[in-house]
Amino acid sequence: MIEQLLLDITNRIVSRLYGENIPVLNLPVEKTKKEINGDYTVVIFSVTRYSHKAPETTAAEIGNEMMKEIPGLASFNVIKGFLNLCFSDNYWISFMLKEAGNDQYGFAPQRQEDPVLVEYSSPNTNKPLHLGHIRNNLLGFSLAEILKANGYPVIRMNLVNDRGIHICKSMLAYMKWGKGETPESTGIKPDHLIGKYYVLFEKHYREEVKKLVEEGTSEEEALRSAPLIREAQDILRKWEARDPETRALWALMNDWAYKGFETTYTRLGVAFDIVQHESDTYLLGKKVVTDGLEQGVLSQKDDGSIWIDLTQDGLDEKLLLRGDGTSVYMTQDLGTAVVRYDKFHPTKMIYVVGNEQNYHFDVLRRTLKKLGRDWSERIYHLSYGMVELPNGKMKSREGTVVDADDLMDEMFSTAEQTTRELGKANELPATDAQDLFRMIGLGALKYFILKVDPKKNMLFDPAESIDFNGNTGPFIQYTHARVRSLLKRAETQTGFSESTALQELKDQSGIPVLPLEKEIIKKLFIFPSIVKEAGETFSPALIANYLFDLSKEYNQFYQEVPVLKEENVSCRDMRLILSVFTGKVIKKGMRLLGIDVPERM
RNA sequence: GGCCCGGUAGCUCAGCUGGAUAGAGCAACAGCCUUCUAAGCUGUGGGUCGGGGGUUCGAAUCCCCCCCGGGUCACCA
Repeated sequence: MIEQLLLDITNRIVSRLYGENIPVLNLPVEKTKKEINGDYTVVIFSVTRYSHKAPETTAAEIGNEMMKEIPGLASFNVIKGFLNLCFSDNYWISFMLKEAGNDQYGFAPQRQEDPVLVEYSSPNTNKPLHLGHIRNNLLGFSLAEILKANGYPVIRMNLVNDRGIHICKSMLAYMKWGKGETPESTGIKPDHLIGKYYVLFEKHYREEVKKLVEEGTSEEEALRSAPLIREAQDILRKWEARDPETRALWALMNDWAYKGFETTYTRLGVAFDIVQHESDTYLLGKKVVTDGLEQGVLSQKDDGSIWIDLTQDGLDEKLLLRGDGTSVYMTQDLGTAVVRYDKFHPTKMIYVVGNEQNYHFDVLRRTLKKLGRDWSERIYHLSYGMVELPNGKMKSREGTVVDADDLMDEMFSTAEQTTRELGKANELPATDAQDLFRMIGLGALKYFILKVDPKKNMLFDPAESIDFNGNTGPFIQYTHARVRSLLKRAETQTGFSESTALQELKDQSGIPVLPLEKEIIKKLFIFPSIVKEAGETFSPALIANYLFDLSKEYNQFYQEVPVLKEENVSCRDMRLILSVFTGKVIKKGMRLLGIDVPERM
């Protein structure tokens, strides 16, 4: 972008001034600090090595040459080795007039190439979604939006973990204590009903273990031999043997889970293009492993189990297939990766999974590579930290979780309460008001989570509910509502229209620009590079923090600079176009986070 | 113990491909609504950037050692 352009020009000038054989320098080109006069700064300290002159002299010499070459450059100043460049007001205004009407601004054109796969959510069906899942879903959904904005074709995948010992635990508890109750008979949300039995299982199981330990059994042995866990394992065996009764209950309870998840996903506003079930994919991968054995990459032990040796890579030996030929976690992940690759030839396979699985994905990548799949480096594990509660981590077994549905309910009602206290819902029809509360509540929740760098653990304190002031989603939503309200007023009061104003302003020159306005235009100017960087680093947080900066800048302007009361028509229209542009970028940027913005609030 | 990730204001977080006096928000305090939405704006206070070495004209940022927190090292997923 412009930084690169300035760097290229600087390099040209340096070799012209100080010698043709100077290597291409990678000088820092950055936005000028706020307190200092200028738009961009080139740091030329390292040029002194070639110029053999003081930093000030060198910078001034380069600056003089730049003035001749760069049309929009109005002036420059030098502080030590910092060459500060000031572009003309006209430079910034013409940029704004060019892009304000461009609905694709900031987004890259669609690439004609193979897709990027983004897998996220991937819930277990034995319990409802909690706050940790929310972080996962929001990250995955937002990442997919950001990649699309960068022009990539994206396929969003959800691999539901619908089989295994965990669901058998819920099934067993239901058989023992369920008395045939159903979501319909109890009025409980279906996935929550399943969760109730999971917790019930864990409760009785813990009691059994405790009793066994008191009777002198070792803890390890007790955990393994308690009657309930044995029974659950028995159910798993029956499931594997396709016992009709077991399968029927399994199907029934899983359907409950899907129904419940569907509701939660819809409320949260996330979606998928492909939903896979582990019961369909868990047998994949055996062939990949046995083929690897034939190739001599893997080794087999006496009991028939197959392993990969990663000690050369600084890791351990890892089991890939059990002696009895059954799959482990790694087997099926190898399988699904290979199947996905063969089917889609993705340019990237992104897995949104918590950081407790860093090791697993490290092994997965290295194993695939050793098996000759050179596309293994296309796998990227978007590893995110856990959401911690003030008194430690969330544990579904112990009931110390923040349930996803409960949290959303709470956010909605807090949004409603706050809005009513401010007296802002009074003129709205009831249904619109409900939509608004949802929009604000979700906006607060999503922004709260997405503004934090994914790889960091984050703290959530349920006692202090999520804020609506300051660096928050509602603050940005509010800014958008302000813009929209201002523009509506402009239309009715002055007959303002975006397209005619743009036309008329283009024919003028010398419209004055306040520093405050220039700051906003400069912020708008970097939106495309923020979108690009967010796509390259898989980081919604970059978008979130950018939108906050932009909104803050705009609010400052809004508070201090009159728009509709401005008598100079060109000046007024310029400010309105600035508002139009800001509103559009906020809306588009928030969409990348999966957050909607209201017309009023 | 090995490996991975964190440690920046009382709290939650930016900044980390080296650059100018380290930034926001919350909380605290003091102001601003007869004027485009006060979920806003302005100002004040608050920091040995975990500690110690090193590289450099210049280090929160890069390298080494140490301390603290989390994760992981299952024939669970």
